[in-house]
Amino acid sequence: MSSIRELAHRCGVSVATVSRVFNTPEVVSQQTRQLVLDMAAEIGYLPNESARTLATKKSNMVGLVWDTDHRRPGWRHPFLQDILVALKSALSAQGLHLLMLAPDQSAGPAGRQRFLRAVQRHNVDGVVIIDNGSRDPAVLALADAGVPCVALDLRFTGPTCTYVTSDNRGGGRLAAAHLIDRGHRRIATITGPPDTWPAAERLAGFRAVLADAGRSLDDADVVAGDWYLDSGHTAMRRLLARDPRPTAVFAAGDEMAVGAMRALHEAGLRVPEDIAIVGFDDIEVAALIPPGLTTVAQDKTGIGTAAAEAMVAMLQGTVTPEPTALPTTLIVRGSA
Amino acid sequence: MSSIRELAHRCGVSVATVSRVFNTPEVVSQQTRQLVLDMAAEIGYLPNESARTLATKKSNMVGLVWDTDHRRPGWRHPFLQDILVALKSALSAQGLHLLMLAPDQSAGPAGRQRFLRAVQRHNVDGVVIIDNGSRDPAVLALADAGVPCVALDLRFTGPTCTYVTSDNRGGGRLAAAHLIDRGHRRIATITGPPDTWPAAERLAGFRAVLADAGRSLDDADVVAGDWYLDSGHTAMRRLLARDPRPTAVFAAGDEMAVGAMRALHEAGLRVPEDIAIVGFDDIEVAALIPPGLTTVAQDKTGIGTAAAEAMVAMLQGTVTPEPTALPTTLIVRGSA
DNA sequence: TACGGTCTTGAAACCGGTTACATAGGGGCG
DNA sequence: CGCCCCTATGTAACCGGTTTCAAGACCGTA
Repeated sequence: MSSIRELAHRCGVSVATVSRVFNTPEVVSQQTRQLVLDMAAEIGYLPNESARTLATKKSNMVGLVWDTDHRRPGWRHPFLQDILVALKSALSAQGLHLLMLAPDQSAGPAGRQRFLRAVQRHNVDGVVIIDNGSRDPAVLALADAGVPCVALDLRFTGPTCTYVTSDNRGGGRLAAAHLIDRGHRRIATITGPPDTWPAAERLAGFRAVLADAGRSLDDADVVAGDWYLDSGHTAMRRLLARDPRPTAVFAAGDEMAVGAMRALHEAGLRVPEDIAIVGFDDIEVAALIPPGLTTVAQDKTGIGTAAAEAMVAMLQGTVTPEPTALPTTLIVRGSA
Repeated sequence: MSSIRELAHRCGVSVATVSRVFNTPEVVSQQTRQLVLDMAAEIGYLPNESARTLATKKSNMVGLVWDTDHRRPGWRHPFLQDILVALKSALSAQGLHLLMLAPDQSAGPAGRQRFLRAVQRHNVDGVVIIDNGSRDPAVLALADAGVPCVALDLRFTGPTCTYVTSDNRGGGRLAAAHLIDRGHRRIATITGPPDTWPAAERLAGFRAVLADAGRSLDDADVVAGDWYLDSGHTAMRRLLARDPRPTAVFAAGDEMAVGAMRALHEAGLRVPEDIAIVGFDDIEVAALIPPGLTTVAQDKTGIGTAAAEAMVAMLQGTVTPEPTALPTTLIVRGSA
């Protein structure tokens, strides 16, 4: 691996000049610049990132924190992969790389310690937090330390923190409007955990539209799940016990919607003839499961891209961008 | 951020001694060691990873290469997330971190250049390649350069390369055996692209069992898809045109199986009564789609863990571990 | 008492960059 | 002509570690 000194020597210039060629090319003469660049290409010189990080304290790496919820070992972000692709792509366009930094939940507090240290030791420029559940103390510590943070699907603000989410409230509205359009009058909902922000927002939007239409939502028609399939199943059974039975259900997450559909199937009811279902997220399964789940889609790529942009903005300027809420869209399939 | 010199000064020892406390503790006296450790904890000293990398040329980071198939922009590894979790967890238990290094396919050759440089510049210790499709030239260059590589689901060997896969052939056997057990006589199959290794293996195993049972597989009963849903749909329609119609189909990938089921549904046929289906992979949807897809499950966590182990072995010793094939298991659900 | 060996420790070079500061050369202007 | 400023480059300190080599302390032994 050729070093900057070797390159400098071969070109008959000083190392400082070589360094300048790569960092502040405008201050070096056209002639010298070309000479250095040609020679660099010839011997395959590449600046060593560790040395550069050491000298500048900037690593061009952003940490990716995810899966910090140890209460749920099997926790899966519903569209991690889509976000990852978009995030990675947008960041690498800026010369930034992604270092995965999940605090090892199996290792408990020790794992969290390691995680925090990893962030500091590697001079990570910032972190992206992808998690819609708990707030990890280690992550909060990062924010306190002034590390630029961009959270996804998680309300997270501070002097150096911002977040990107979908317009959950608007999404809730879309769902309600669609069901009303379809002529449903007895509409129930399966929400997410009441203490989570997306769940609260989706419910609020949903409720608002119903209210506008002159229909209030009976408390017994709102049952909370935990985003996972089984909870949707349970919730739906509870709703089926209502009398009169709802003719439509808005499930605030697709997995719960699928669970609900399963409960309906078991009860011998048909979707959408007997009960209509609208989900939220637009996960892969939504398109695959018959009769197709009508759902409020989140802009997964947009979320990843917006997160990258926010991160870049924080890294370049000193401003902390305002939180972004990306529009959601209703995807009409067969279930409503 | 406190440096090693500060810590050394506070302890009244030399920086060399401090360094030894963290790297070769056995050579420093019990007393000094304790003093340094206590003081380090007190002032929150953490060795700087960049400086260490610079000095030792080991970064404790392994690169993760994935999504290198630009022929398919939407390429999704069927269980990236599961593998990622296992891989990350096993690696971080060894103090290794994961740096995402997808060659940016949208950037074409330039992106690939950047990628290669990233690997070198960051002194990545090794690379995990997760991709069951094409072989990226940039990745091959890495292998040539002697970078330790572990490939997943991809036959990839060399002096510093090994790979981890499922026992695809055995899985094909399981599928065939199950269908024969169920009394099926007219069995067809939807394979993956014939030029891919997993597809060939699965088919080989499948064929072998049929042959053992005295049944040969008519060429017209073997139709190839491209792993994706639509191709399963198309393939199934082709198979339905056969006379007599097969009573069972082994789809070498779950997505294709789902596509096949959809085609059956459209044709007014029922699963498993009219036609039985067995898939391969056990992706999330398999459990969700009615009546439940009977499938050959890959050990996703095992794959991630095995990959991590192989990587660690290469990093520590000088040996390149033999390729590993993880056992598959048949998950019986409702489709067969 | 002198000597060799073992155990600890320190001094200093080195890894490969960046950057503050100094300097040399050239041009414009009074 | 002398002065000043500007541009292009070099010198050397520095980032925060690791590691080689040498040396001091202490021990047992001849």
